[in-house]
Amino acid sequence: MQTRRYHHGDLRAALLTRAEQTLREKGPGALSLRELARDLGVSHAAPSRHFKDKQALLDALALAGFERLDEALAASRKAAGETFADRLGGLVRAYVDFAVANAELLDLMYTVKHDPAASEALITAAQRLGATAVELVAEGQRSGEVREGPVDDIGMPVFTTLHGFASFAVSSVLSAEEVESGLDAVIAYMVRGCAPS
Amino acid sequence: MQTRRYHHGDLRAALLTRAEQTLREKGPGALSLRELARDLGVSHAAPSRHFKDKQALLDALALAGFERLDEALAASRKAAGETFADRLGGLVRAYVDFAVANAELLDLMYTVKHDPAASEALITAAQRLGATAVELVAEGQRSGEVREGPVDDIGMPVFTTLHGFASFAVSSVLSAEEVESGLDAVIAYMVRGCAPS
DNA sequence: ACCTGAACACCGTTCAAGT
DNA sequence: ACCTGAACACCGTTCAAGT
Repeated sequence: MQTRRYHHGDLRAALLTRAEQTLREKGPGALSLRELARDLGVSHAAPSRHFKDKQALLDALALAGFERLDEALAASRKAAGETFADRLGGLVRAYVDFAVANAELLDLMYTVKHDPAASEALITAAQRLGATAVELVAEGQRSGEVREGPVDDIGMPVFTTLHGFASFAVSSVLSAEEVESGLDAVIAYMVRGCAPS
Repeated sequence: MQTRRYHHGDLRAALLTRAEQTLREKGPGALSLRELARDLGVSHAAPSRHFKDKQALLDALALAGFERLDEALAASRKAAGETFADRLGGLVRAYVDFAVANAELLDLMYTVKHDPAASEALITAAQRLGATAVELVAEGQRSGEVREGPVDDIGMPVFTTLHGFASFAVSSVLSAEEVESGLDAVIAYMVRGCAPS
């Protein structure tokens, strides 16, 4: 029989890791602080030392998701080709890949928080993600591949399409096959929406 | 003191109405079957006669939401102008108006259900909504205002943008002012995405 | 600083029994 | 057919107390 250490070491990180695993495997409804504590061999009151309530843990989970998505998009940008269309296509594929691989997490990331103060960091994170799309559009404007005009007037709709497509992929409105076969059509439509007249 | 009737009359409808009210006023976290029953002056076990569990009530709520959104879009179609751009603009405005006026409900409508069988009706409802967008695009193709090609290759991205924009409006990624001021840019981008080359 | 154990006020769900 | 009341097995949160 193993001795149970009094100190866990890094309970906060362990809670987040385990919570994401549960979210992925059993869905958001199965996430309970008490079960998390049980799984980690800690009392049911211990999590409250690290997260003031359940929502705080969910917010931290969502924030980590935004950070990972940010990294995935940044990585795809380096790997992408030369033309605006290629680079935009790479962005869309990276976003959709993340969405499909982390469906429950993406859902959590964009779940409405009615407490406006608590969700400020999450809204900021989402907006930073949008800035990535806007930057790509700005590059396209400089190279003449994207029409002129206020960059937000083009970048915001692009980000909107990106998010909508990923959202449909996650919510099963589009099947896995439809997502795969629809990717090129969506990218072509986005490029046209950006193109100079 | 009023006599409490043994039979409620139409408890099912009363539960749905009250549930939507609670959803709107206090958010999804505050929705409890027991509190609903208390509010309606009925025992806590009574709801189970009408909804097999809590998820079944949420599904019924979401389905009713899809029906009302369908009606709102159909109504906007009749009121819209002659050109494709006008008609598409009317569709976007109607969708966004519904989203803003029913934020919590829209969120519920698109919340991922991990039980694939239970959510079949909801996925079908969402796809029927998409069909409205696709029909509009098909009309545009017949009148020559939309480029040729498989109608889904244009209609699906249009529906995707529509949904993404509404989703951002609901999740506070875009503020109310940004939604209002961004509408025209989104519509212009969508029209360009559809236009003949 | 970090965790435990008990307590409180809730849940959803089920099921015999009532009308 | 529809609802009640009691029971069961869970929750999240708080707080004195322990190490």
